[in-house]
Amino acid sequence: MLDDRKLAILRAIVEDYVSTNEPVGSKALAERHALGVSPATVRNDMAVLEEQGYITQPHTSAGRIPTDKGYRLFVDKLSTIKPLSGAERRAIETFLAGAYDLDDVVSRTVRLLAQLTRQVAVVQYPSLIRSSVRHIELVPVAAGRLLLILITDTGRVEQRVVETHGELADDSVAQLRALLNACLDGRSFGEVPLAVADLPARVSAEDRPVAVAVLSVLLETLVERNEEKIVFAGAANLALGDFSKGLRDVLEALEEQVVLMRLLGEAGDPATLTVRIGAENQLQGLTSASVIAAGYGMDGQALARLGVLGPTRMDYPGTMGAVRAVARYVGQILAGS
Amino acid sequence: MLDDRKLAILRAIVEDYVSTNEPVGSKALAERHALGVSPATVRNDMAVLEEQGYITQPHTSAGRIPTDKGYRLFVDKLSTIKPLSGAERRAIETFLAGAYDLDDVVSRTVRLLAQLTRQVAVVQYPSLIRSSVRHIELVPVAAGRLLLILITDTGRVEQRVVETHGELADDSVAQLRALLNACLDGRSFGEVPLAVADLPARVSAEDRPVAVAVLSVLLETLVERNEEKIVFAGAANLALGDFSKGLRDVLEALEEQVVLMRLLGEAGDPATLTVRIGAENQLQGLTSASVIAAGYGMDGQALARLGVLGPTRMDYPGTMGAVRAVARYVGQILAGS
DNA sequence: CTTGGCACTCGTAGACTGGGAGTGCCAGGC
DNA sequence: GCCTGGCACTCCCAGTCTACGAGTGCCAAG
Repeated sequence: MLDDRKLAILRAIVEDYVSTNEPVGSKALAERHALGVSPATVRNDMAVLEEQGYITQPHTSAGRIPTDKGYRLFVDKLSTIKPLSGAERRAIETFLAGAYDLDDVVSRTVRLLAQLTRQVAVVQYPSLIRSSVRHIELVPVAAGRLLLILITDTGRVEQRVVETHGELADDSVAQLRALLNACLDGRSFGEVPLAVADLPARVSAEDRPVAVAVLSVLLETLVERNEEKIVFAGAANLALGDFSKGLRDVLEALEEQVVLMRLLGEAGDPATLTVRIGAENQLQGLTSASVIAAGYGMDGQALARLGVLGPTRMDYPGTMGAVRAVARYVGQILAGS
Repeated sequence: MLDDRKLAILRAIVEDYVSTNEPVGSKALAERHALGVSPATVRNDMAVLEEQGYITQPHTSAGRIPTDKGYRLFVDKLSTIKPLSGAERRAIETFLAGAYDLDDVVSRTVRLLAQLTRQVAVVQYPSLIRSSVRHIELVPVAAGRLLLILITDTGRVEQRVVETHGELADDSVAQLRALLNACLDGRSFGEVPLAVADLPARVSAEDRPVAVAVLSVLLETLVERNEEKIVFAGAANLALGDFSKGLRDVLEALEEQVVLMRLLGEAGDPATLTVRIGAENQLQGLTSASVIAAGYGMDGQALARLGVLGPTRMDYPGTMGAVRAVARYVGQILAGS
């Protein structure tokens, strides 16, 4: 359908347009790239590419720019992910290695990714449901109130207040804590509901209401906090790019957790990159934005996702390289801590 | 120096300019506001106001707009903080009351404030140094590693990893935990360094290195985490306002914790509002932005600050009312939890 | 001190223009 | 059959010009 030269021309159009931000014409194309054919030939090929929907012209008698479909073909067939330079790798490594807790890892990651790609970076906190329990702590904080603290193997700490409706002896708390940890230590969160099913039966009758209250809060947390925490950085980079008009829409999308979740997409194999171009991410107002996302995790299993959002007119090979590299390093850091 | 009529004219100029976003001329002013004098008289007064630096004209033969100095006079002398409507109060109350932990309180607050004022809202997490210890937890997480968890009376939870360089018996950990809590429970963080000074001497010689390591991490946390955590929301509101050009600068400033800290200013009496107008906040690139901030806290003592950032051309009375109200409610919520 | 009148300034919007980049098409050459 | 040079055409863009109108400053009179 499209011979090699037409593909080469499409690639050249994408590359030139990305770097110059101006519609590219047949003459400039034939000159800058050693295509070995005349501008007239290029024009003929361009006409075909346009007819097939890969490129378009903003106005009659202007150069051509890629369509979403054109970028898609470019990403799928015409480009290869560009590995980072050694210096960049080392920078990532040292920057991330300095982090001292999960919050810090995430906030460093998102800033790093934004700086590396000069786009908006988005990072999702490691999912609760796919982590496992490292420790559970119960702390009495006031009459009738316990603080339930969950620590996961990824270092994430969740806290919830439990109303116990009544005073509670210290050793009851200690007993309950011991029981909980015995049941749950090392369990993945997916197994938690089953693992605690018989727990109320194992405490004394008088402590049972408290145990039930604690468990219900615990299970609630697993569900509610599945609306995962997501952070972003680098919004300033939007002001440079092509979002002169749609900027408001983009900023609004960034502040909606739910929208961000959908942008990053479903977790999949951590090794694969997801690229969504323009209208492919089914979101009103983000039709001129692309999202490049990847899962990250430990032991080859994805915990959560991270990625960047930028204009469709974006350096795909370079950005994909950066996202992939950062995702890998974050996985390593998490596994090592 | 400025008689009542001139002040009334300045007030009218500020109000009209804020609502229309267009330089206001003498004729429109005399008509819209019942000043009882002719446009010519208004012109004379405007000439005086301009000479004194309260207003200026963007171009010769355009209307006048307020200068920073003009806004300052308006805020200090010509306006009163506008209380929120009953409906708004109730909305704040119910929205904040649904929060179930500190993170949630802060994130709800910042979104609420952004929506209420239609500006960018900024909220600082309750300061560690001004809180007190509610509980300290030590959890062994791996060979040679302890997780130190700090819970404050404001519900903030801090976590740090301690390298113990060596295996550790469970009862050593328990002993250390008990000692720490005995020393520190209820203490304000300011008192912590003194309170733990003699602690190493009170553990057995073999556990002493671990105790020292834990303490050094604890003290480090107090210092480091004084670079407080700050969040913002409502960046999309910038895209509507006057920041067509300086938007990049503003977005960059918002992503710098340090800059945000400086914008919110020093904590003071929680009851007072700080208003910084244009160049008054000594920051490059934020010369057309104003910041309205207030402390919030419990028991009349400020824990941290919150505020909004918007264009100098802002509805000061309304925004000040919203900031003050939100600050009060947050204080109440924190005190009640 | 206020007011109406008046000349002046200057930014803005609209119309017009020439130049240039780029295209599509066509006829001729390998 | 595909490539190429030539050519007419389209249309954006930047610049110039003009008319207009809002707003001012000043002045002389009330």
